[in-house]
Amino acid sequence: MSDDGSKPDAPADAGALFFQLFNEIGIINQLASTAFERALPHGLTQAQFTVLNHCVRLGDDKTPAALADAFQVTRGTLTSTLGRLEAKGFIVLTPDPKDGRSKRVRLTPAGRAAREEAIHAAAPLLARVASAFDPREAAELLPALQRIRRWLDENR
Amino acid sequence: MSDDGSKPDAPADAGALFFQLFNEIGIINQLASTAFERALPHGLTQAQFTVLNHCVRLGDDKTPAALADAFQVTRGTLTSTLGRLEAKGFIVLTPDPKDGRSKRVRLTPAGRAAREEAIHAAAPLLARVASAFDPREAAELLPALQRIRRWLDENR
DNA sequence: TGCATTTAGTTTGATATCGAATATTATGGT
DNA sequence: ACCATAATATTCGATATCAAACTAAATGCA
Repeated sequence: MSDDGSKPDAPADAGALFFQLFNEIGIINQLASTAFERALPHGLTQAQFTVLNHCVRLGDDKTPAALADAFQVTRGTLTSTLGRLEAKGFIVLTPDPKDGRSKRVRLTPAGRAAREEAIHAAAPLLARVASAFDPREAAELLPALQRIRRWLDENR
Repeated sequence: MSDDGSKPDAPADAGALFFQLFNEIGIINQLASTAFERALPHGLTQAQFTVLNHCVRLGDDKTPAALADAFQVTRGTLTSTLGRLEAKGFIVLTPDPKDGRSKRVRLTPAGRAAREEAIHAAAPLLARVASAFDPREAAELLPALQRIRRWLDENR
């Protein structure tokens, strides 16, 4: 939860500025992911879509640990999401033959299809956003956000 | 959950750009709020802190509905958070004398103190972030993010 | 070889969140 | 005055998430 109160009472020191920045980011994330999830088919959540999308874009056959690292969530969180995707028939989890502790995540054809559907279902939403803003502005935002993300990731 | 995969395979159309933008925002939010929460005292969560902070900055005696609107969460979500804050003795919920359906949220002295503590506990964290980035850059980011947030809020 | 350490994955308990359903109270139009 | 409608708050079930405790398997060093 974040507060949209526009007047921070704190002095305009740098800490307060970043607090406000993370505040805005929190609200945007909440609004955007709720809207996104409402558009997704098969009761897919954003977390579930992210797994499917990652497998299509960067290849499957990854371990849960590698995925948890890629998404920056705990392994427990991923265990839960993978379980739901498996129950929906969108992925298969097989034991890793090389390492008895490990598993491999693989997309099923249904999973691949669901990801396609999801992309199509979300496209109008993204198009509406894109038409409301200058893409150049978004493109300028990106590098700064990436730097912040990288820093947070390295310093956690 | 968001994916940090740096190479979107989608063509560089505007939709994909915004998708990537929301992706970065999602990760930043996750990393930042987890770090923030770890610093908070009294087992305060970010949601709980946000309520206390709002009451201090913009005054208490608000209704739960008004707070839910301010934070852009459902009323059910707020009911839950207010319950926990009340259990901790940080707020009091009193029936609104004017409207039998409504309630009023008021800070207790302990709640006010906890908010102060939280601010102090989080300050070093924010200072570290602030020292790692150019505040001017953050200040430039803010207006664009605010526009996006406002649009998402108005178009949900 | 053997035991201590590390790593992979799971489980549990707590919290936040949504959407939908519900109960209670106000309000408005007839 | 009455009833349909709207608004306030709560409850419920599902999901995501974290931290911490736990199991099982691999690794390494002595």
